[in-house]
Amino acid sequence: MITTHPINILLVDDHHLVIDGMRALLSQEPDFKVVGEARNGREAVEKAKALKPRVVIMDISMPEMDGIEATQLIRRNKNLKNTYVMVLSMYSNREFIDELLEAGATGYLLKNTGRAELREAIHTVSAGQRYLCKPVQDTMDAPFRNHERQPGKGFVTITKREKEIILLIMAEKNTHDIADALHLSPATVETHRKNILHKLDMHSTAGLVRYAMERGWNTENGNDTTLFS
Amino acid sequence: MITTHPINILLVDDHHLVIDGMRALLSQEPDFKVVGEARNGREAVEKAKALKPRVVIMDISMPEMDGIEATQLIRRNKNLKNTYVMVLSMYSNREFIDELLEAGATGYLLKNTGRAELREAIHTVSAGQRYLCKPVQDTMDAPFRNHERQPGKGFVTITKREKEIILLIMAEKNTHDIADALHLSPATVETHRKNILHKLDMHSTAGLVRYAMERGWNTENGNDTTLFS
DNA sequence: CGAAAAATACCCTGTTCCGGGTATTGTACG
DNA sequence: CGTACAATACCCGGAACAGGGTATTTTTCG
Repeated sequence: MITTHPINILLVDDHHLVIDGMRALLSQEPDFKVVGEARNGREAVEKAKALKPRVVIMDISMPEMDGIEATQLIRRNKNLKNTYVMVLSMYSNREFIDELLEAGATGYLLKNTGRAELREAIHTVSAGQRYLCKPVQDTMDAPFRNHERQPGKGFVTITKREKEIILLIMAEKNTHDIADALHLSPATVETHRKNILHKLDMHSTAGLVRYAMERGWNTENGNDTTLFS
Repeated sequence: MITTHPINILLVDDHHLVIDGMRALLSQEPDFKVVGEARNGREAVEKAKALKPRVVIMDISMPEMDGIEATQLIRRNKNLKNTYVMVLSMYSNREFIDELLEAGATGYLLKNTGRAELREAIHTVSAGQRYLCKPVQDTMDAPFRNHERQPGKGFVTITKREKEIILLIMAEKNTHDIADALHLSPATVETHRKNILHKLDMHSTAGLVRYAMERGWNTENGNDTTLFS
């Protein structure tokens, strides 16, 4: 498959070494050209607008703005009709895949696919055609896991406050300590907890932490908020 | 710094694309030579014994056996006196760093360091000298976070049963359901839970899930056990 | 401006978890 | 063959969480 011009690619990942590695890897292929890189979702959206790459290879877990939101923003932008997003993720959970595809991702690869498949996937996606790697395909084919998705429920938005609280839960704080840290009433924190659980359709703190970790939310990420009072 | 022979490197990571990327990256440097790769801890130890590389670049979160245990086994092996381990991690928690250094790691890099630093780090480590990247160094320098480590406590071993239980907790199961799934009394499960919390010096399920996720433990990893009865 | 969403706060009830214990069995290892 | 540890199981009490409301005040945004 020979295209007259190489496919322009924007790499998005918060790990510098991963970007360098992918760059080195892709530079060995004559029909791909890495035109830019971004280290978080916000940067990804900016670079996409500026560079108009054909394919964005997008990690999910990132600080500032995660790959899901960035994918949405890029795909909803009407100046980027010919920009396609290929997700590069560690996880093949059903909900994750659904979320990303709803956000407009065209391809979904796991990080442990080989370089041959990567090449094929980029070509497919650059033509606007869906490419899912096998394990992801398998997950999609499976009847359905938990309970059917409420139609249109696609987007749960976790607010800033809610995220703060999740971060503190991850740090093993209990409701009382969280209330202290944020200068709130414990009752309020409990309300938030319940709202979060309900939004995400989860039933324990374990689920919350998992949700957050999968998205790379990290206590160390001092991006937002006044965590230490 | 010119060595007569290139430094032999073994790459260990469960993500195929990361290995391919690192391989491509390192192949651009004349003084490094990637002599092998491994996708989990067990394989890493075997390959290390067989290939006797000078440096093992080791990811932490892996199925089968994590990077911590693999690092231990490699460094305790007296036939591998000249093999040094450089950890490549996403996390810079104090406990994590401590654990790895105790296990015998010579270097500790975060995944978002640049290629220049990677080069320098490999050279340093190949000479048997400690190399920690700046954020890691900073963490080490910080007075101390939680509470001092009990001396000699270095190694907490989570047993097979305990790991099963953690995996089920991550799946949002409560004590009762876990007991059912494993055909145990709820009392037993609670005992295990408490033992785990105590071993890891944690105080909530949030901590457990975080611990497990950082090590890449995943419900999908069907490596061990009869999760579905 | 006015509606919608976010953030705040409280009520009540039942379940689950956490932190102390103790104790028995089996298995591994020097 | 005894000690160490894993795995099993139980007791108790208090703390924390989950699920179900309702309600007021800010913010945000069309």
